[in-house]
Amino acid sequence: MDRQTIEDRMQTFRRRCAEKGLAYTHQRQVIYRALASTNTHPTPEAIYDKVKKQMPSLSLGTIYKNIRTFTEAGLLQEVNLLHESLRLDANLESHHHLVCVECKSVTDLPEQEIRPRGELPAGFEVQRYNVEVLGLCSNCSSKSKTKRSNHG
Amino acid sequence: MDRQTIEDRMQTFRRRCAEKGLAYTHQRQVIYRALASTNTHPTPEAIYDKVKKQMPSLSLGTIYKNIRTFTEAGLLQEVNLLHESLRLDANLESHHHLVCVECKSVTDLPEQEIRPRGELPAGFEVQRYNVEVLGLCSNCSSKSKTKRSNHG
DNA sequence: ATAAATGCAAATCTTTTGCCATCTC
DNA sequence: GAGATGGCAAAAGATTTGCATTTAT
Repeated sequence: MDRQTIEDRMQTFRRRCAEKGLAYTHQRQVIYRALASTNTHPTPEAIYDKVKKQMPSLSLGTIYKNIRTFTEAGLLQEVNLLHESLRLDANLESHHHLVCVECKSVTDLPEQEIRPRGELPAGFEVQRYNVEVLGLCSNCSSKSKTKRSNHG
Repeated sequence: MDRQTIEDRMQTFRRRCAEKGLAYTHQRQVIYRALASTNTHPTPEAIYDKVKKQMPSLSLGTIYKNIRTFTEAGLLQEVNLLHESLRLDANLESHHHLVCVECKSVTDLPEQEIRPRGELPAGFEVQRYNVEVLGLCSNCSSKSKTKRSNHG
């Protein structure tokens, strides 16, 4: 995945749009490119800010409409970071997230065989796992150790 | 946990409020009781609907304020079910969720040693794991099998 | 008595919708 | 050219905030 260039990803995107009967519009290209070229899991608003520079006429409504379209078509994934607004991810490979509860940074965790041992209820058909590992990144961790020693 | 009665949980809640310096108000009791007596992970709105029957003067704003207070004090957990609004959980034991992508039902998964093998970035201090197992419950699974055979 | 919590309503933020103009195929 | 898509603005929904009043400790 990391070895793929953006252009490779755009090609894939184009092909998958065709497969799904979705028009390959200029707006969609710009939106998708913005998503595919970052791993920061931007909000719709953040995508908007980024994309508006290249295409000032593009509207936030269009972002939302396409996020929904892409997600439903399986071209995009939503990531949920407890309590925040919609965050998006063009990386469809199975992977998880390391979330710093302090600075809200999100780091991808390549899939590492995370699965429940033990029994799932009979008949449940697993599609995917969504895992967030919450905690403090090394940066915030050192800061909060200082704080904690004040509290006792 | 399941063997605890609601009254046990209210006792615990009361004690923990005291520990945190939170007043044990009538409203808080009613809100917490509503949460502690279900495992359906209600939205703030759903809690409001339930609670208003017992205390019609209670406002949605108070629900939100207290959800936040409780969550920050560690008396409540937020659950994120991709894309939906805030869902809450009075069950603080480490556990995960089985989410049906079709009917949106949520089932608690008692903790089953779910943890990433492999390496986490150095210095990351893990606080907890948030795991959602997404898929089809047995009920929806059988329905969608029929559907899928139409598609090919 | 004092500080915290509530109710209410307004404000803010996020997301969806409707409709006409425009673009892709 | 037909149907899908985009822009814009309004609507709907979710959450937060401010402030005067009430309550818990």
